[in-house]
Amino acid sequence: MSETFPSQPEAPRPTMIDVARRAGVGLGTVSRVVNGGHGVRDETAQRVRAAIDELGFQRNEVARALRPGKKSTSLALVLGDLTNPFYASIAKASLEVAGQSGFAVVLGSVDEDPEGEKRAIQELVSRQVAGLMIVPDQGDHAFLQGAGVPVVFVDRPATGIDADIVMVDNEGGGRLAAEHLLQQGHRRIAILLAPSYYTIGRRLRGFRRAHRSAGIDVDESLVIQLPEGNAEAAEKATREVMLRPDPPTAIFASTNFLAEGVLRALGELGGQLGAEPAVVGFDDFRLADMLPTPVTVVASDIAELGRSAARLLLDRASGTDTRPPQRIVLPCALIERGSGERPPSAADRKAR
Amino acid sequence: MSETFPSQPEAPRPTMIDVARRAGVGLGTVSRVVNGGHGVRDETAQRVRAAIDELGFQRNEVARALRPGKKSTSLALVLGDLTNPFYASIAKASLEVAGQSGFAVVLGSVDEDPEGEKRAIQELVSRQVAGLMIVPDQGDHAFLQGAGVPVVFVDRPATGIDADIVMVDNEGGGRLAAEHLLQQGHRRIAILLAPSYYTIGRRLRGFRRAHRSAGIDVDESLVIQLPEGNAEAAEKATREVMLRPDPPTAIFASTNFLAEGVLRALGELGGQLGAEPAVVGFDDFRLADMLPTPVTVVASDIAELGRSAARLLLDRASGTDTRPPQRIVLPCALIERGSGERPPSAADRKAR
DNA sequence: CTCCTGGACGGTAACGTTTCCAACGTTTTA
DNA sequence: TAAAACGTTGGAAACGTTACCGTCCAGGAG
Repeated sequence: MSETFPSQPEAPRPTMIDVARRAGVGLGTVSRVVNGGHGVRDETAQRVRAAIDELGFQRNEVARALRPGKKSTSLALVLGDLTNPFYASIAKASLEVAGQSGFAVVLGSVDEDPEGEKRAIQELVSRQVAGLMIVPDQGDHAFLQGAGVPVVFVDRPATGIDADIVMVDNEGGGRLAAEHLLQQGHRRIAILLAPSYYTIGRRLRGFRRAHRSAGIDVDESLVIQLPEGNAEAAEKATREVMLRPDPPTAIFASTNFLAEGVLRALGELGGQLGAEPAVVGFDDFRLADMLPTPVTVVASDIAELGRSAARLLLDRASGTDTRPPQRIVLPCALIERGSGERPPSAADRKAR
Repeated sequence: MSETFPSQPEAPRPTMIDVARRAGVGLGTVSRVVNGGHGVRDETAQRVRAAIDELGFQRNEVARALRPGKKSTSLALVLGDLTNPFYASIAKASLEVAGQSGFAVVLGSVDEDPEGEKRAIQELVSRQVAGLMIVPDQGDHAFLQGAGVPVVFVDRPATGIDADIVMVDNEGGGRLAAEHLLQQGHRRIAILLAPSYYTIGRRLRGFRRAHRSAGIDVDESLVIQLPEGNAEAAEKATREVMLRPDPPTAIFASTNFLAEGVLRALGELGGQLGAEPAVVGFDDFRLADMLPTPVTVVASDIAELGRSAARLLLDRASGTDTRPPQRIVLPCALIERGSGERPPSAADRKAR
């Protein structure tokens, strides 16, 4: 009864020395057993293993990582808002791959300034992680050059350092989206661009290329650079462009959040519009198929992005992979959901 | 030119000893400066700081954590599928709070068996984390009792151990949902239950209480226990229950994924139904307001769940908080979106 | 003038592990 | 038979940090 303390028995965890004493062997022998048991007689190993079980010994990973050359068995992942399904997918997938190799993943959150990212990264490095996976912000990453830690960039390259990069074929995706709309006969296609991320630029380039291939000019007044990358900005911009005298007949939202804003605006405008524009988004999102206007998207295997990055980083960290920096590009595919074939009456539903 | 190696200059990171030598002081002095600089003459501290900057010294957190008593400056977070916005919100929020105190967060993924959870937790403990935040699975967590690490459970309590717990008022939420529907005149309300999680049981209890308070019997054939917690299972169950001779007039989906399945099924059934049932979900989700049937939900501040957990754990880890295990319960609120007032024609849209 | 106090600082032990080297016993080789 | 080779084991050093203990010097009290 009186043993139910506020949970502070504070029993010190047993160490290898305790195990060695208990098993009647030397410290080195215990270490050998713990690490696979090569070069130890079977009978001795048995005794050691028994002692480990009895004491409930668990190797102290911190002490292990202190040894020279040995990095910890942790990878770091630095990315933005986990609430964005895109980042969440990357996190989940890389976590899985790392876990299978016995590696943990330390997360660095960076919603803030690029300065915050640098600080977060350095904190992570000071924890002796075995490698870094970074979804980089705009800032310069040259400070990582001599850090002595392998780095893999995810989704977009970083400036100032030549490292592995795993990304999506943004240009191809942008081209696919535009081609799809052009093929459907659209000639005035608006494109909504989130603030100057690398990826967005590539998507725009693909968009332009498709137009050029089709021999159609891009109306520059429909290339809309948003001040922010959230749904609200896209909603506002959509409303504005659709109320122009010559509105577009289709909209390409270069981001999943942007697509959400576009749809919201279209829903609110509702009957005011002569014809409902077609919408194509970049990156699939949950419920995209259930909206009044099922929205066509350009999608890629985001989980594979995370998996590839983790795999590559693990190989770099273990020294297995010594090739020059790799550039892995995953393909995009069009998921048609018949946007543009919107049922005429869904517009009159209550907004909000 | 020939300096562009495969990025393996392998410059060993400077240590406190290097700093001490450079500044012409002793090792202890450097340590004092790094840790706030008390008991060091100003002029000396200046010299040390200069040396730190010149060498680009960064404290090795691993070595620091090795010292007796000192835990690492990392918290562990063990949860399920990050792709679920619920978990993602918790992760994001706890990350923020931890980061503000200079703590990193190590993630443990547990999509697997309860055995996998135990393994993940022990791996994390072996990394000397300062505390554990766990969204527990069903299994017993008694093995954490003597671990000597503070633990905070999130969203649901665990058996076998008396520890802090931060959760949502599930029963109140269930009651709110049922009361709302009863008030709208519904008398046959189906409830879809994900597999036996603690939270689900409480939500059901609230659901029953509301009925009892209103003097209305719960039709037990409408209390539907699903084999799995995903949208597909809910979709199937919804189809079945709605095609019965006496279908419910309202459905309470006890989970966000379940709500998605319900809506999908209703969309597919479309015109086959005499009247569209009202739908209430638990936990808000993105785009919930934009669906053909804007869905009413019972929501709580999930981010606050994560923030509270992180704050509590940090206080426990630092020894600031020595109270007996706390039980923090956050309220739920109803977000009405007028489900049941569905426009009649939205049903004939293309499914898929 | 001497003693004591106290602040500033240097040195060293310790944390728990891995790795290296030496020592031992056994077997193989010359 | 002696030497060499090998497998097994114990012991000690090292990793980078913090905490403790002493030493030193300046200044105040007696």
